Amino acid sequence: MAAAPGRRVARSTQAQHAEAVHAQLRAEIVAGDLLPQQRLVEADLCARLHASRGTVRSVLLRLEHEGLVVREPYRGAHVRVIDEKEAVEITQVRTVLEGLAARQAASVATDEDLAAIRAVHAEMGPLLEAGDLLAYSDANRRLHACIVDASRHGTARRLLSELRAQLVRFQYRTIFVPGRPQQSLAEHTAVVDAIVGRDPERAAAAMIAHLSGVTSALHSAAGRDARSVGNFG
Amino acid sequence: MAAAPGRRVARSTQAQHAEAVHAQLRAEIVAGDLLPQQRLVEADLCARLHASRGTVRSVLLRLEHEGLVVREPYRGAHVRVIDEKEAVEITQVRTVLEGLAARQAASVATDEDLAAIRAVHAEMGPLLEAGDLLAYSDANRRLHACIVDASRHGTARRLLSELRAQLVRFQYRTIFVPGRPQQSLAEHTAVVDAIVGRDPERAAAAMIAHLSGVTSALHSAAGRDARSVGNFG
DNA sequence: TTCGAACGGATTGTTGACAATTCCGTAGAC
DNA sequence: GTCTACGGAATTGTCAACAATCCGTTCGAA
Repeated sequence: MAAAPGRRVARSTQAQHAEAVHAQLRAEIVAGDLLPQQRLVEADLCARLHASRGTVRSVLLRLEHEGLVVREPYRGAHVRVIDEKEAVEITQVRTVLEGLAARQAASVATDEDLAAIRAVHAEMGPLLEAGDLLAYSDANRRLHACIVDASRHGTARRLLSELRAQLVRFQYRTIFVPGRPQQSLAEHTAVVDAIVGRDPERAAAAMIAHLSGVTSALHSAAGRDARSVGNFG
Repeated sequence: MAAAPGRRVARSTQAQHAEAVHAQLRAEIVAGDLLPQQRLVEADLCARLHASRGTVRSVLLRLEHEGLVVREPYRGAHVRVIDEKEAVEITQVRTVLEGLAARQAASVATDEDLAAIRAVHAEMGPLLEAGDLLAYSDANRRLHACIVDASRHGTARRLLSELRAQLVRFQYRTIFVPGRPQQSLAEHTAVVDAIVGRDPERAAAAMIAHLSGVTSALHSAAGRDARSVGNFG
Protein backbone atom coordinates (compact mmCIF):
# COMPACT_ATOMS: atom_id res chain seq x y z
CA MET A 1 0.00 0.00 0.00
CA ALA A 2 2.30 2.78 1.17
CA ALA A 3 5.10 1.05 -0.65
CA ALA A 4 3.84 2.16 -4.05
CA PRO A 5 5.00 5.72 -4.50
CA GLY A 6 5.64 5.12 -8.19
CA ARG A 7 2.66 4.79 -10.41
CA ARG A 8 1.25 1.42 -11.32
CA VAL A 9 2.38 -1.42 -9.18
CA ALA A 10 3.74 -3.44 -12.09
CA ARG A 11 3.36 -6.70 -10.25
CA SER A 12 4.41 -9.99 -11.73
CA THR A 13 1.07 -11.17 -13.09
CA GLN A 14 -1.72 -9.09 -14.39
CA ALA A 15 -4.23 -11.00 -12.33
CA GLN A 16 -2.91 -9.13 -9.32
CA HIS A 17 -3.55 -5.80 -10.91
CA ALA A 18 -7.12 -5.75 -9.72
CA GLU A 19 -5.79 -6.35 -6.24
CA ALA A 20 -3.50 -3.34 -6.49
CA VAL A 21 -6.28 -1.13 -7.80
CA HIS A 22 -8.49 -2.26 -4.96
CA ALA A 23 -5.84 -1.45 -2.39
CA GLN A 24 -5.20 1.94 -3.94
CA LEU A 25 -8.81 3.03 -4.13
CA ARG A 26 -9.57 1.66 -0.72
CA ALA A 27 -6.63 3.51 0.75
CA GLU A 28 -7.82 6.75 -0.83
CA ILE A 29 -11.26 6.36 0.64
CA VAL A 30 -10.03 5.32 4.05
CA ALA A 31 -7.48 8.11 4.15
CA GLY A 32 -10.18 10.60 3.31
CA ASP A 33 -8.65 11.73 0.03
CA LEU A 34 -12.01 11.06 -1.54
CA LEU A 35 -14.75 12.95 0.18
CA PRO A 36 -17.97 11.30 1.22
CA GLN A 37 -20.76 11.46 -1.30
CA GLN A 38 -18.20 12.00 -4.02
CA ARG A 39 -19.07 10.30 -7.28
CA LEU A 40 -16.80 7.57 -8.55
CA VAL A 41 -17.12 7.51 -12.33
CA GLU A 42 -15.80 4.31 -13.83
CA ALA A 43 -14.14 5.91 -16.84
CA ASP A 44 -12.49 8.40 -14.51
CA LEU A 45 -11.01 5.71 -12.33
CA CYS A 46 -9.87 3.77 -15.38
CA ALA A 47 -7.73 6.68 -16.51
CA ARG A 48 -6.45 7.58 -13.08
CA LEU A 49 -5.60 4.05 -11.94
CA HIS A 50 -4.54 2.71 -15.34
CA ALA A 51 -7.02 -0.13 -15.32
CA SER A 52 -9.76 -1.35 -17.59
CA ARG A 53 -13.41 -0.90 -16.82
CA GLY A 54 -13.82 -4.56 -16.01
CA THR A 55 -11.17 -4.29 -13.35
CA VAL A 56 -12.54 -1.04 -11.98
CA ARG A 57 -15.99 -2.52 -11.93
CA SER A 58 -14.92 -5.57 -9.95
CA VAL A 59 -13.10 -3.33 -7.51
CA LEU A 60 -16.18 -1.16 -7.01
CA LEU A 61 -18.23 -4.29 -6.44
CA ARG A 62 -15.84 -5.36 -3.76
CA LEU A 63 -15.75 -1.97 -2.11
CA GLU A 64 -19.50 -1.91 -2.10
CA HIS A 65 -19.57 -5.15 -0.21
CA GLU A 66 -17.00 -3.80 2.20
CA GLY A 67 -19.36 -0.95 2.92
CA LEU A 68 -17.10 1.79 1.61
CA VAL A 69 -19.05 2.76 -1.50
CA VAL A 70 -22.67 2.64 -2.60
CA ARG A 71 -23.73 1.69 -6.10
CA GLU A 72 -27.10 2.32 -7.65
CA PRO A 73 -28.17 0.83 -10.97
CA TYR A 74 -27.31 3.08 -13.88
CA ARG A 75 -26.51 5.85 -11.43
CA GLY A 76 -22.99 4.95 -10.54
CA ALA A 77 -21.00 4.60 -7.38
CA HIS A 78 -20.16 7.14 -4.72
CA VAL A 79 -18.24 7.13 -1.47
CA ARG A 80 -20.54 6.02 1.27
CA VAL A 81 -21.23 8.45 4.05
CA ILE A 82 -21.63 6.96 7.48
CA ASP A 83 -23.73 9.03 9.81
CA GLU A 84 -23.69 9.18 13.56
CA LYS A 85 -26.39 6.58 13.96
CA GLU A 86 -24.58 4.06 11.80
CA ALA A 87 -21.27 4.76 13.50
CA VAL A 88 -22.93 3.80 16.76
CA GLU A 89 -24.32 0.62 15.20
CA ILE A 90 -20.94 -0.36 13.89
CA THR A 91 -19.33 0.34 17.24
CA GLN A 92 -21.94 -1.80 18.94
CA VAL A 93 -21.16 -4.69 16.63
CA ARG A 94 -17.47 -4.12 17.17
CA THR A 95 -18.12 -4.25 20.89
CA VAL A 96 -19.61 -7.71 20.92
CA LEU A 97 -17.17 -9.07 18.33
CA GLU A 98 -14.11 -7.78 20.13
CA GLY A 99 -15.57 -9.09 23.36
CA LEU A 100 -15.68 -12.49 21.72
CA ALA A 101 -12.14 -12.05 20.45
CA ALA A 102 -10.86 -11.04 23.88
CA ARG A 103 -12.49 -14.10 25.43
CA GLN A 104 -10.90 -16.40 22.89
CA ALA A 105 -7.56 -14.65 23.16
CA ALA A 106 -7.48 -15.25 26.89
CA SER A 107 -8.02 -18.95 26.16
CA VAL A 108 -5.82 -19.70 23.20
CA ALA A 109 -3.16 -17.00 22.94
CA THR A 110 0.43 -18.18 22.76
CA ASP A 111 3.14 -16.71 24.91
CA GLU A 112 4.35 -14.81 21.86
CA ASP A 113 0.87 -13.31 21.44
CA LEU A 114 0.84 -12.21 25.06
CA ALA A 115 4.28 -10.69 24.72
CA ALA A 116 3.16 -8.71 21.69
CA ILE A 117 0.06 -7.49 23.48
CA ARG A 118 2.07 -6.40 26.49
CA ALA A 119 4.62 -4.66 24.31
CA VAL A 120 2.03 -2.54 22.54
CA HIS A 121 0.23 -1.81 25.78
CA ALA A 122 3.49 -0.67 27.35
CA GLU A 123 3.82 1.99 24.67
CA MET A 124 0.50 3.58 25.45
CA GLY A 125 1.10 5.07 28.86
CA PRO A 126 4.19 7.08 27.87
CA LEU A 127 2.53 8.28 24.67
CA LEU A 128 -0.41 9.54 26.66
CA GLU A 129 1.81 11.30 29.16
CA ALA A 130 3.70 12.89 26.30
CA GLY A 131 0.39 14.18 25.04
CA ASP A 132 0.82 12.58 21.65
CA LEU A 133 -2.79 11.65 21.10
CA LEU A 134 -2.34 10.64 17.49
CA ALA A 135 0.42 8.16 18.32
CA TYR A 136 -1.65 6.96 21.25
CA SER A 137 -4.58 6.38 18.93
CA ASP A 138 -2.38 4.38 16.60
CA ALA A 139 -1.06 2.24 19.44
CA ASN A 140 -4.67 1.74 20.46
CA ARG A 141 -5.46 0.45 16.99
CA ARG A 142 -2.49 -1.90 17.04
CA LEU A 143 -3.39 -3.25 20.45
CA HIS A 144 -6.86 -4.18 19.30
CA ALA A 145 -5.38 -5.83 16.22
CA CYS A 146 -2.96 -7.84 18.36
CA ILE A 147 -5.78 -9.12 20.52
CA VAL A 148 -7.87 -10.14 17.55
CA ASP A 149 -4.90 -11.90 16.02
CA ALA A 150 -4.27 -13.71 19.28
CA SER A 151 -7.84 -14.98 19.33
CA ARG A 152 -7.21 -17.06 16.18
CA HIS A 153 -10.79 -16.34 15.21
CA GLY A 154 -10.80 -15.93 11.44
CA THR A 155 -14.45 -15.03 11.15
CA ALA A 156 -14.39 -12.34 13.81
CA ARG A 157 -11.15 -11.04 12.42
CA ARG A 158 -12.52 -10.65 8.92
CA LEU A 159 -15.68 -8.89 10.02
CA LEU A 160 -13.82 -6.57 12.38
CA SER A 161 -11.42 -5.62 9.65
CA GLU A 162 -14.28 -4.47 7.47
CA LEU A 163 -16.08 -2.67 10.25
CA ARG A 164 -12.95 -0.81 11.27
CA ALA A 165 -12.43 0.44 7.73
CA GLN A 166 -15.90 1.92 7.73
CA LEU A 167 -15.21 3.82 10.92
CA VAL A 168 -12.04 5.61 9.91
CA ARG A 169 -13.78 8.94 9.70
CA PHE A 170 -14.63 8.67 13.37
CA GLN A 171 -11.42 7.18 14.73
CA TYR A 172 -9.95 10.42 16.01
CA ARG A 173 -13.22 11.77 17.26
CA THR A 174 -13.48 10.07 20.62
CA ILE A 175 -9.90 10.64 21.68
CA PHE A 176 -10.47 14.39 21.94
CA VAL A 177 -13.32 14.09 24.40
CA PRO A 178 -12.02 15.60 27.65
CA GLY A 179 -10.86 12.92 30.06
CA ARG A 180 -11.44 10.16 27.55
CA PRO A 181 -7.77 9.22 26.95
CA GLN A 182 -7.11 8.59 30.62
CA GLN A 183 -10.21 6.46 30.94
CA SER A 184 -9.28 4.65 27.76
CA LEU A 185 -5.88 3.74 29.12
CA ALA A 186 -7.35 2.33 32.31
CA GLU A 187 -9.82 0.25 30.34
CA HIS A 188 -7.09 -1.10 28.11
CA THR A 189 -5.05 -2.05 31.13
CA ALA A 190 -7.97 -4.03 32.50
CA VAL A 191 -8.35 -5.87 29.19
CA VAL A 192 -4.68 -6.68 28.90
CA ASP A 193 -4.47 -7.85 32.51
CA ALA A 194 -7.40 -10.20 32.04
CA ILE A 195 -6.00 -11.69 28.84
CA VAL A 196 -2.51 -12.09 30.22
CA GLY A 197 -4.08 -13.62 33.34
CA ARG A 198 -5.92 -16.02 31.04
CA ASP A 199 -9.32 -15.16 32.44
CA PRO A 200 -11.72 -15.36 29.47
CA GLU A 201 -14.82 -14.03 31.20
CA ARG A 202 -13.03 -11.07 32.70
CA ALA A 203 -11.32 -10.35 29.38
CA ALA A 204 -14.62 -10.28 27.54
CA ALA A 205 -16.26 -8.12 30.18
CA ALA A 206 -13.36 -5.68 30.22
CA MET A 207 -13.31 -5.37 26.44
CA ILE A 208 -17.05 -4.83 26.33
CA ALA A 209 -16.80 -2.22 29.05
CA HIS A 210 -14.02 -0.53 27.13
CA LEU A 211 -15.90 -0.31 23.86
CA SER A 212 -19.04 0.77 25.64
CA GLY A 213 -16.89 3.63 26.84
CA VAL A 214 -16.01 4.35 23.24
CA THR A 215 -19.69 4.42 22.34
CA SER A 216 -20.37 6.88 25.12
CA ALA A 217 -17.50 9.04 23.98
CA LEU A 218 -18.88 8.91 20.47
CA HIS A 219 -22.10 10.34 21.76
CA SER A 220 -20.30 12.95 23.81
CA ALA A 221 -18.35 14.01 20.76
CA ALA A 222 -21.65 14.45 18.97
CA GLY A 223 -23.06 16.39 21.89
CA ARG A 224 -25.78 13.86 22.39
CA ASP A 225 -26.99 11.72 25.25
CA ALA A 226 -25.11 8.48 25.81
CA ARG A 227 -27.76 6.71 27.80
CA SER A 228 -30.04 5.85 24.93
CA VAL A 229 -28.12 2.96 23.45
CA GLY A 230 -27.40 0.93 26.54
CA ASN A 231 -24.00 0.22 27.95
CA PHE A 232 -23.69 -3.55 27.46
CA GLY A 233 -23.47 -4.22 31.17
CA MET B 1 -35.99 -5.08 -27.37
CA ALA B 2 -34.74 -7.66 -24.94
CA ALA B 3 -37.61 -9.94 -25.79
CA ALA B 4 -36.40 -10.31 -29.35
CA PRO B 5 -33.39 -12.59 -28.81
CA GLY B 6 -35.81 -15.25 -27.71
CA ARG B 7 -34.64 -17.04 -24.57
CA ARG B 8 -33.19 -14.95 -21.77
CA VAL B 9 -35.18 -14.32 -18.67
CA ALA B 10 -37.17 -11.56 -20.34
CA ARG B 11 -37.30 -9.51 -17.20
CA SER B 12 -38.39 -5.91 -17.33
CA THR B 13 -34.95 -4.35 -17.40
CA GLN B 14 -31.63 -5.91 -18.15
CA ALA B 15 -30.09 -4.39 -15.09
CA GLN B 16 -32.05 -6.85 -13.07
CA HIS B 17 -30.72 -9.77 -15.00
CA ALA B 18 -27.54 -9.98 -12.99
CA GLU B 19 -29.69 -9.78 -9.89
CA ALA B 20 -31.80 -12.71 -11.06
CA VAL B 21 -28.74 -14.77 -11.90
CA HIS B 22 -27.30 -14.00 -8.49
CA ALA B 23 -30.48 -15.05 -6.72
CA GLN B 24 -30.70 -18.23 -8.76
CA LEU B 25 -27.14 -19.36 -8.17
CA ARG B 26 -27.22 -18.38 -4.56
CA ALA B 27 -30.41 -20.35 -4.05
CA GLU B 28 -28.87 -23.40 -5.67
CA ILE B 29 -25.87 -23.24 -3.37
CA VAL B 30 -27.89 -22.57 -0.26
CA ALA B 31 -30.37 -25.32 -1.10
CA GLY B 32 -27.50 -27.74 -1.55
CA ASP B 33 -28.21 -28.47 -5.20
CA LEU B 34 -24.58 -27.66 -5.82
CA LEU B 35 -22.33 -29.79 -3.72
CA PRO B 36 -19.45 -28.34 -1.75
CA GLN B 37 -16.14 -28.28 -3.52
CA GLN B 38 -17.99 -28.51 -6.83
CA ARG B 39 -16.39 -26.49 -9.57
CA LEU B 40 -18.29 -23.58 -11.03
CA VAL B 41 -17.10 -23.16 -14.58
CA GLU B 42 -18.06 -19.78 -15.99
CA ALA B 43 -18.95 -21.01 -19.47
CA ASP B 44 -21.11 -23.69 -17.89
CA LEU B 45 -23.06 -21.21 -15.85
CA CYS B 46 -23.45 -18.94 -18.86
CA ALA B 47 -25.23 -21.65 -20.79
CA ARG B 48 -27.30 -22.86 -17.89
CA LEU B 49 -28.41 -19.44 -16.64
CA HIS B 50 -28.58 -17.74 -20.03
CA ALA B 51 -26.20 -14.98 -19.11
CA SER B 52 -22.96 -13.66 -20.48
CA ARG B 53 -19.63 -14.27 -18.86
CA GLY B 54 -19.44 -10.71 -17.63
CA THR B 55 -22.63 -11.16 -15.72
CA VAL B 56 -21.66 -14.56 -14.39
CA ARG B 57 -18.32 -13.20 -13.33
CA SER B 58 -19.83 -10.34 -11.35
CA VAL B 59 -22.20 -12.78 -9.70
CA LEU B 60 -19.34 -15.06 -8.71
CA LEU B 61 -17.49 -12.08 -7.32
CA ARG B 62 -20.45 -11.21 -5.20
CA LEU B 63 -20.94 -14.76 -4.00
CA GLU B 64 -17.29 -14.85 -3.04
CA HIS B 65 -17.77 -11.77 -0.88
CA GLU B 66 -20.76 -13.44 0.69
CA GLY B 67 -18.58 -16.38 1.62
CA LEU B 68 -20.46 -18.93 -0.47
CA VAL B 69 -17.82 -19.59 -3.12
CA VAL B 70 -14.06 -19.45 -3.32
CA ARG B 71 -12.20 -18.14 -6.33
CA GLU B 72 -8.56 -18.70 -7.12
CA PRO B 73 -6.74 -16.81 -9.87
CA TYR B 74 -6.86 -18.65 -13.17
CA ARG B 75 -8.19 -21.71 -11.38
CA GLY B 76 -11.83 -20.87 -11.21
CA ALA B 77 -14.53 -20.84 -8.58
CA HIS B 78 -15.96 -23.63 -6.49
CA VAL B 79 -18.59 -23.93 -3.82
CA ARG B 80 -17.01 -23.18 -0.51
CA VAL B 81 -16.95 -25.95 2.03
CA ILE B 82 -17.36 -24.90 5.61
CA ASP B 83 -15.83 -27.30 8.07
CA GLU B 84 -16.81 -28.00 11.64
CA LYS B 85 -14.32 -25.52 13.05
CA GLU B 86 -15.59 -22.69 10.91
CA ALA B 87 -19.22 -23.56 11.61
CA VAL B 88 -18.44 -23.13 15.28
CA GLU B 89 -16.76 -19.79 14.61
CA ILE B 90 -19.73 -18.56 12.65
CA THR B 91 -22.12 -19.72 15.33
CA GLN B 92 -20.06 -17.91 17.94
CA VAL B 93 -20.28 -14.69 15.98
CA ARG B 94 -23.99 -15.26 15.46
CA THR B 95 -24.31 -15.70 19.20
CA VAL B 96 -22.94 -12.32 20.12
CA LEU B 97 -24.67 -10.53 17.24
CA GLU B 98 -28.07 -12.02 17.96
CA GLY B 99 -27.52 -11.24 21.62
CA LEU B 100 -27.04 -7.62 20.61
CA ALA B 101 -30.13 -7.79 18.42
CA ALA B 102 -32.23 -9.27 21.21
CA ARG B 103 -31.08 -6.53 23.57
CA GLN B 104 -32.01 -3.84 21.10
CA ALA B 105 -35.28 -5.52 20.23
CA ALA B 106 -36.32 -5.48 23.86
CA SER B 107 -35.67 -1.73 23.86
CA VAL B 108 -37.05 -0.50 20.59
CA ALA B 109 -39.51 -3.06 19.25
CA THR B 110 -42.95 -1.77 18.33
CA ASP B 111 -46.10 -3.50 19.47
CA GLU B 112 -46.46 -4.90 15.96
CA ASP B 113 -42.97 -6.38 16.21
CA LEU B 114 -43.83 -8.02 19.51
CA ALA B 115 -47.06 -9.39 18.08
CA ALA B 116 -45.17 -10.92 15.16
CA ILE B 117 -42.61 -12.46 17.49
CA ARG B 118 -45.30 -13.94 19.68
CA ALA B 119 -47.18 -15.28 16.68
CA VAL B 120 -44.20 -17.16 15.33
CA HIS B 121 -43.29 -18.40 18.78
CA ALA B 122 -46.81 -19.70 19.26
CA GLU B 123 -46.40 -21.92 16.22
CA MET B 124 -43.38 -23.68 17.57
CA GLY B 125 -44.82 -25.66 20.45
CA PRO B 126 -47.50 -27.41 18.40
CA LEU B 127 -45.07 -28.15 15.60
CA LEU B 128 -42.70 -29.76 18.06
CA GLU B 129 -45.47 -31.84 19.62
CA ALA B 130 -46.55 -32.93 16.16
CA GLY B 131 -43.00 -34.10 15.60
CA ASP B 132 -42.58 -32.00 12.48
CA LEU B 133 -38.97 -31.10 13.05
CA LEU B 134 -38.48 -29.55 9.63
CA ALA B 135 -41.40 -27.16 10.08
CA TYR B 136 -40.16 -26.45 13.59
CA SER B 137 -36.74 -25.63 12.22
CA ASP B 138 -38.30 -23.23 9.74
CA ALA B 139 -40.33 -21.50 12.44
CA ASN B 140 -37.13 -21.27 14.42
CA ARG B 141 -35.49 -19.49 11.51
CA ARG B 142 -38.40 -17.09 11.14
CA LEU B 143 -38.42 -16.29 14.85
CA HIS B 144 -34.79 -15.30 14.77
CA ALA B 145 -35.46 -13.16 11.69
CA CYS B 146 -38.38 -11.43 13.43
CA ILE B 147 -36.24 -10.56 16.42
CA VAL B 148 -33.47 -9.16 14.27
CA ASP B 149 -35.99 -7.11 12.30
CA ALA B 150 -37.47 -5.79 15.53
CA SER B 151 -34.05 -4.64 16.70
CA ARG B 152 -33.89 -2.11 13.83
CA HIS B 153 -30.18 -2.76 13.71
CA GLY B 154 -29.20 -2.62 10.05
CA THR B 155 -25.57 -3.54 10.58
CA ALA B 156 -26.27 -6.59 12.69
CA ARG B 157 -29.02 -7.61 10.34
CA ARG B 158 -26.81 -7.50 7.28
CA LEU B 159 -23.99 -9.47 8.88
CA LEU B 160 -26.34 -12.08 10.31
CA SER B 161 -27.98 -12.57 6.95
CA GLU B 162 -24.64 -13.47 5.42
CA LEU B 163 -23.56 -15.67 8.27
CA ARG B 164 -26.81 -17.60 8.19
CA ALA B 165 -26.43 -18.29 4.47
CA GLN B 166 -23.03 -19.81 5.13
CA LEU B 167 -24.44 -22.15 7.73
CA VAL B 168 -27.25 -23.71 5.71
CA ARG B 169 -25.49 -27.03 5.50
CA PHE B 170 -25.58 -27.28 9.27
CA GLN B 171 -29.04 -25.94 9.94
CA TYR B 172 -30.73 -29.31 10.25
CA ARG B 173 -27.86 -30.91 12.06
CA THR B 174 -28.51 -29.72 15.59
CA ILE B 175 -32.24 -30.34 15.57
CA PHE B 176 -31.71 -34.09 15.40
CA VAL B 177 -29.58 -34.24 18.51
CA PRO B 178 -31.66 -36.20 21.05
CA GLY B 179 -33.42 -33.88 23.48
CA ARG B 180 -32.27 -30.78 21.63
CA PRO B 181 -35.67 -29.65 20.27
CA GLN B 182 -37.27 -29.57 23.71
CA GLN B 183 -34.37 -27.61 25.14
CA SER B 184 -34.47 -25.31 22.13
CA LEU B 185 -38.13 -24.53 22.68
CA ALA B 186 -37.55 -23.67 26.31
CA GLU B 187 -34.68 -21.38 25.40
CA HIS B 188 -36.78 -19.63 22.78
CA THR B 189 -39.54 -19.10 25.27
CA ALA B 190 -37.10 -17.43 27.64
CA VAL B 191 -35.90 -15.13 24.87
CA VAL B 192 -39.40 -14.17 23.78
CA ASP B 193 -40.55 -13.56 27.34
CA ALA B 194 -37.63 -11.24 28.00
CA ILE B 195 -38.18 -9.26 24.82
CA VAL B 196 -41.93 -8.97 25.30
CA GLY B 197 -41.24 -7.98 28.90
CA ARG B 198 -38.90 -5.31 27.54
CA ASP B 199 -35.95 -6.45 29.60
CA PRO B 200 -32.87 -5.85 27.42
CA GLU B 201 -30.31 -7.49 29.67
CA ARG B 202 -32.37 -10.61 30.19
CA ALA B 203 -33.16 -10.79 26.47
CA ALA B 204 -29.50 -10.65 25.54
CA ALA B 205 -28.55 -13.23 28.16
CA ALA B 206 -31.34 -15.58 27.09
CA MET B 207 -30.41 -15.30 23.44
CA ILE B 208 -26.75 -15.91 24.19
CA ALA B 209 -27.64 -18.90 26.33
CA HIS B 210 -29.81 -20.22 23.53
CA LEU B 211 -27.14 -19.99 20.85
CA SER B 212 -24.55 -21.40 23.21
CA GLY B 213 -26.88 -24.36 23.35
CA VAL B 214 -26.81 -24.50 19.58
CA THR B 215 -23.02 -24.53 19.67
CA SER B 216 -23.02 -27.39 22.12
CA ALA B 217 -25.50 -29.29 19.97
CA LEU B 218 -23.26 -28.66 16.98
CA HIS B 219 -20.46 -30.35 18.82
CA SER B 220 -22.70 -33.20 19.93
CA ALA B 221 -23.77 -33.73 16.35
CA ALA B 222 -20.13 -33.98 15.43
CA GLY B 223 -19.48 -36.37 18.27
CA ARG B 224 -17.04 -34.04 19.85
CA ASP B 225 -16.59 -32.39 23.20
CA ALA B 226 -18.57 -29.22 23.73
CA ARG B 227 -16.49 -27.82 26.54
CA SER B 228 -13.58 -26.62 24.49
CA VAL B 229 -15.11 -23.46 23.05
CA GLY B 230 -16.63 -21.95 26.14
CA ASN B 231 -20.28 -21.40 26.73
CA PHE B 232 -20.55 -17.63 26.78
CA GLY B 233 -21.68 -17.57 30.40
C1' DT C 1 11.49 -47.74 -16.10
C1' DT C 2 11.43 -43.18 -14.44
C1' DC C 3 12.08 -38.45 -14.36
C1' DG C 4 11.79 -34.00 -16.65
C1' DA C 5 10.37 -30.75 -20.03
C1' DA C 6 7.50 -29.30 -23.68
C1' DC C 7 2.97 -29.46 -26.04
C1' DG C 8 -2.18 -28.84 -26.33
C1' DG C 9 -6.75 -28.38 -24.42
C1' DA C 10 -9.50 -26.08 -21.19
C1' DT C 11 -10.49 -22.13 -18.41
C1' DT C 12 -9.99 -17.67 -16.59
C1' DG C 13 -8.53 -12.54 -16.99
C1' DT C 14 -8.84 -8.56 -19.94
C1' DT C 15 -10.17 -5.49 -23.51
C1' DG C 16 -13.05 -2.70 -26.42
C1' DA C 17 -17.50 -1.95 -28.60
C1' DC C 18 -22.59 -1.86 -28.17
C1' DA C 19 -27.20 -1.37 -25.76
C1' DA C 20 -29.94 0.52 -22.09
C1' DT C 21 -30.88 3.96 -18.71
C1' DT C 22 -30.72 8.22 -16.31
C1' DC C 23 -30.08 13.15 -15.92
C1' DC C 24 -30.37 17.83 -17.25
C1' DG C 25 -31.37 21.52 -20.22
C1' DT C 26 -34.76 23.30 -23.49
C1' DA C 27 -38.89 24.29 -25.84
C1' DG C 28 -43.75 24.44 -25.86
C1' DA C 29 -48.52 24.62 -23.85
C1' DC C 30 -51.73 26.38 -20.61
C1' DG D 1 -44.98 32.20 -14.83
C1' DT D 2 -45.21 27.35 -14.08
C1' DC D 3 -45.56 22.86 -15.50
C1' DT D 4 -44.88 19.14 -18.82
C1' DA D 5 -42.89 16.70 -22.87
C1' DC D 6 -38.89 16.04 -25.53
C1' DG D 7 -33.90 15.34 -26.83
C1' DG D 8 -29.16 14.87 -26.30
C1' DA D 9 -25.15 13.98 -23.42
C1' DA D 10 -23.12 11.30 -19.90
C1' DT D 11 -22.79 6.99 -17.64
C1' DT D 12 -23.57 2.33 -16.50
C1' DG D 13 -24.82 -2.66 -17.86
C1' DT D 14 -23.94 -6.17 -21.20
C1' DC D 15 -21.83 -8.78 -24.70
C1' DA D 16 -18.48 -11.26 -27.65
C1' DA D 17 -13.60 -11.73 -29.07
C1' DC D 18 -8.59 -11.86 -27.57
C1' DA D 19 -4.64 -12.81 -24.39
C1' DA D 20 -2.69 -15.11 -20.37
C1' DT D 21 -2.49 -18.99 -17.40
C1' DC D 22 -3.06 -23.64 -15.55
C1' DC D 23 -3.33 -28.74 -15.88
C1' DG D 24 -2.99 -33.28 -17.84
C1' DT D 25 -0.53 -35.72 -21.37
C1' DT D 26 3.09 -37.07 -24.19
C1' DC D 27 7.60 -37.39 -25.81
C1' DG D 28 12.46 -38.04 -24.94
C1' DA D 29 16.65 -39.07 -22.45
C1' DA D 30 19.25 -41.05 -18.60
